[in-house]
Amino acid sequence: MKKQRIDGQETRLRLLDAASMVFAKKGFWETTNADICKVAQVNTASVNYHFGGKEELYISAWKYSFDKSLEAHPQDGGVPPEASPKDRLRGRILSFLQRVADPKTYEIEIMHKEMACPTGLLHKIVHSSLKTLNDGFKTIVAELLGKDANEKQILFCHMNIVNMCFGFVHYIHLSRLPIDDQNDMNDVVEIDVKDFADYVLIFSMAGINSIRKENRNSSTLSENNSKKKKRKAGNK
Amino acid sequence: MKKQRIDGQETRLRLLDAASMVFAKKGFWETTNADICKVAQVNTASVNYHFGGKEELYISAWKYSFDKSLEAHPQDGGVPPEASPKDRLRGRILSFLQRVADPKTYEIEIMHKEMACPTGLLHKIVHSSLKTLNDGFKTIVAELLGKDANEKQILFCHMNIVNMCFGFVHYIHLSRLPIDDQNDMNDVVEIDVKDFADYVLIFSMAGINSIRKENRNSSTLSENNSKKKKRKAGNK
Amino acid sequence: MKKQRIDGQETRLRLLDAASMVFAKKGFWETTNADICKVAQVNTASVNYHFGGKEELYISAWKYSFDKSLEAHPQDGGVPPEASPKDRLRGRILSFLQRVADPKTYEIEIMHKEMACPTGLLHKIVHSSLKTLNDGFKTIVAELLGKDANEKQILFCHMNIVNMCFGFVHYIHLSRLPIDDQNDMNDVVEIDVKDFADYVLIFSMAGINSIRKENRNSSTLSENNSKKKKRKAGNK
Amino acid sequence: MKKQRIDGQETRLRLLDAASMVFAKKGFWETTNADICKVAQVNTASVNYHFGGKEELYISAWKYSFDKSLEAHPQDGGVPPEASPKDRLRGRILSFLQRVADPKTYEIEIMHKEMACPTGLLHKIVHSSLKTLNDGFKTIVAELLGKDANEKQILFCHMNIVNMCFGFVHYIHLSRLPIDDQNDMNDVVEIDVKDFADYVLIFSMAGINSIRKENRNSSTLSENNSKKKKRKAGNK
DNA sequence: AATGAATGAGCCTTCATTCAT
DNA sequence: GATGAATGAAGGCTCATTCAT
Repeated sequence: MKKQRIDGQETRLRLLDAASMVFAKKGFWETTNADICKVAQVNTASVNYHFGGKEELYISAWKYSFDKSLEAHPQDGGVPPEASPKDRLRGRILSFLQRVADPKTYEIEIMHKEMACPTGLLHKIVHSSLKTLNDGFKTIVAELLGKDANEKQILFCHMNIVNMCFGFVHYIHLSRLPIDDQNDMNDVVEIDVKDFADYVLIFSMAGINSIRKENRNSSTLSENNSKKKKRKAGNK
Repeated sequence: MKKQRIDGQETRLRLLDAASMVFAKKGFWETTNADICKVAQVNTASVNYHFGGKEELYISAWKYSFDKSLEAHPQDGGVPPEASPKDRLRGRILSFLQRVADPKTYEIEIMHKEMACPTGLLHKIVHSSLKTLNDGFKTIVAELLGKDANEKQILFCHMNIVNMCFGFVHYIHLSRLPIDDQNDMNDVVEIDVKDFADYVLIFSMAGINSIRKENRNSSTLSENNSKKKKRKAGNK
Repeated sequence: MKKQRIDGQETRLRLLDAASMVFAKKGFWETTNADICKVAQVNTASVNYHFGGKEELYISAWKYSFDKSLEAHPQDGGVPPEASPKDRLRGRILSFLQRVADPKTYEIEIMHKEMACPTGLLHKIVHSSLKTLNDGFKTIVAELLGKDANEKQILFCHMNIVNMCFGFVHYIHLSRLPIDDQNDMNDVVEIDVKDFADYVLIFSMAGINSIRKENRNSSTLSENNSKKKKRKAGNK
Repeated sequence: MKKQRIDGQETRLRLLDAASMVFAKKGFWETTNADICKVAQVNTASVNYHFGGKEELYISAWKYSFDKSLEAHPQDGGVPPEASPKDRLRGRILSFLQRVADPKTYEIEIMHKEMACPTGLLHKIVHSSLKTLNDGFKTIVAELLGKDANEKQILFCHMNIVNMCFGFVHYIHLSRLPIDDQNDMNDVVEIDVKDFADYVLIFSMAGINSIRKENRNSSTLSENNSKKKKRKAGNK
């Protein structure tokens, strides 16, 4: 019962688990195959045997982590499409933060490192993943901003939201570091995911509403302007 | 001919310039001394001659970039301390984004990579730099939130603001990449710093105000509650 | 074809053999890993793979040579402890010289170089090895000198003996050099180990006896002196 | 008065002094030009400027030390050629040991290192120096051994003497080492040159006499044998 | 399928030497 | 005459990869 995959997938899976963890912790460049194989308790040659090389393992590890992550945390946070935009936004924010905080998935952490220090190997894959993420937010944001919103507003709004979420990665990363490396970091505060999500949501809604209101005013204004113009015209 | 051996700082500076650029573009691990020296058009051994090693060059390059950056973009954005909190916040946000966007300084980009893929070499230095940054925002945020705000609120608010700013690094990084690497990234939008700063400011102020209002309500509520209690007590 | 990857000790042994020879011939500093690996007909990286580095290989090679040497030439020269001191001395001298002359062990030659140009890597190991050597001689020398001998006499006597032996190393070294280097050394005489040992023994015994006789005389003298003094005292 | 050689020989001499010391302490290979120039407090380029390279400096430093040494300690120890062989032997032994012990000359120490770890640079020079040394001893030894001695006896006798002397180098070297390196060497005994010389002389004379006596006996014996034979023959 | 042994490319670094002043 | 700056050659080491079992 314990050993489910004696069929030669055992090693492969051990490698994927180890790789995603180590890559997430150290990044592609500082990680050596030996590091991974030590954790996976397999032979160094296994990397090449099963994946063909370090680069391929890296890609596979990310995909593996990505699938695992999506399975555990659906992007919409379990909120149905017919729910209110605000609820759906909350769902997505929470989902993202939970993916980051889940100590068993490394998708976001790897992606974050990849964005900062690109290897080029995950460019396409990360790009499409980010696009999915962004589009999810974009739709909701557009809905919340209303029909008066222009492209730039939608872009900046969802960027802000996504960026607030991404910042969370650093904290998680720090809090996961071995204690030795935190010497001078004793002010690392333990942050609760839901608390953080609340604040991101507040900022998001407040920001969006602020822009929406502004849009309304200026559009009303322009309507008024039109009326005035019309009157003026009529007065002629 | 080439200008060589003039005052011994020529090469040193060329190395610092090249190093900060290459380190910012590739990160510490993917960068080789040869890469830097090629850009600086100096001999590989120069790194050791002038700095003692790759690691020391890395540290020096960051400091160099940091100094250059601060000189060009004061952290308060040139806004005097007696200005309104909102103006000071705008100043800081703009200052930070400009430091990121300035194609001649690499301070933030290196720091960002260092946070994502730590070498351990800049831990202390980056930590203190981040602390300065955070404290600057924190003070203003606390002021804006008013005296009813608790620590958690201040923390999350300034985190959100800083995170919104940091997200900008990715966009700058992408837009600076050589064209070859942007193959599939044709949807990278050219972003104007001031525009982006406006939106970060709107979100920040809206979020802060939202929390502030909530605080006020709940405190009024509790006052009312006290009054009611007193009445009840009086009715006894 | 070549026998490779049989049991993983093949390469290791080839390295040890080559290393002890080359180190003995050139010393630590002039020897490069490439030199050794060329002789051993293995890849340069093998040094690090099997030993972790040049220094460790150096240490291992000495130990290897030391063990081999002791196995072939027991320090007491096969002379039993109950034999006469002179025979035991002869045994030790011969054993040492044979260890030096044996073209298959490099223990002494490496040690000699290490004493002249210390790397610091063999300090402890050589020191203890020398101590064993010295102590072996010391005991016999003390026995031969008799109970009247003082510490200084024992020290200098066994130093002289050891030094006479060590001088043999140079001759062996010269005679082992490639012919090219011996251009002007055509007067290097082929020396027979046993002949040399005989002379060292003669000098050793003669020197020791000379000192012993002196000791006896002076002690007799002092006895006489005491007697004379007593007489003088009695005459008072 | 202080600066006697302001004429561009100042630096040259400083280099020679520093070089002979450092080369004696570390040997050719572990010594870097920088080491020497640091001690000499001159620029690194000076080595090449004044001597043309490290190797030439090495040779010059040895010659410099050699001359200085001979000047201070004449090889015959100041004993006139008409003195008794034993006195002349004592003179030579003492002279050699004093050359070794003199903290201002490095001739022997460099030569000793060169013999152990040859660079090839001093081969000729050292060889002729050794030959002079050996020949000096050889003549005296031959005289002491008497006319019955054969070549082999002379060779081994003077080798033994020279070897006893050379062993002294190690002790001097150890006692000159910085204290840090002597951690486990606390049993390094301070040795008095004259004491040591005495013992070398005792061993030398005793050994030589022992051989001489043996020669005499065997020659007498052969004479007797002849006589006996003659008698026997006469008795017939 | 999996592994221990072995390899080669490439990197950082050292150091003697050269260059321009 | 002397020096600080700069260089190129070479060494030790790391590490992804390959080989033979």
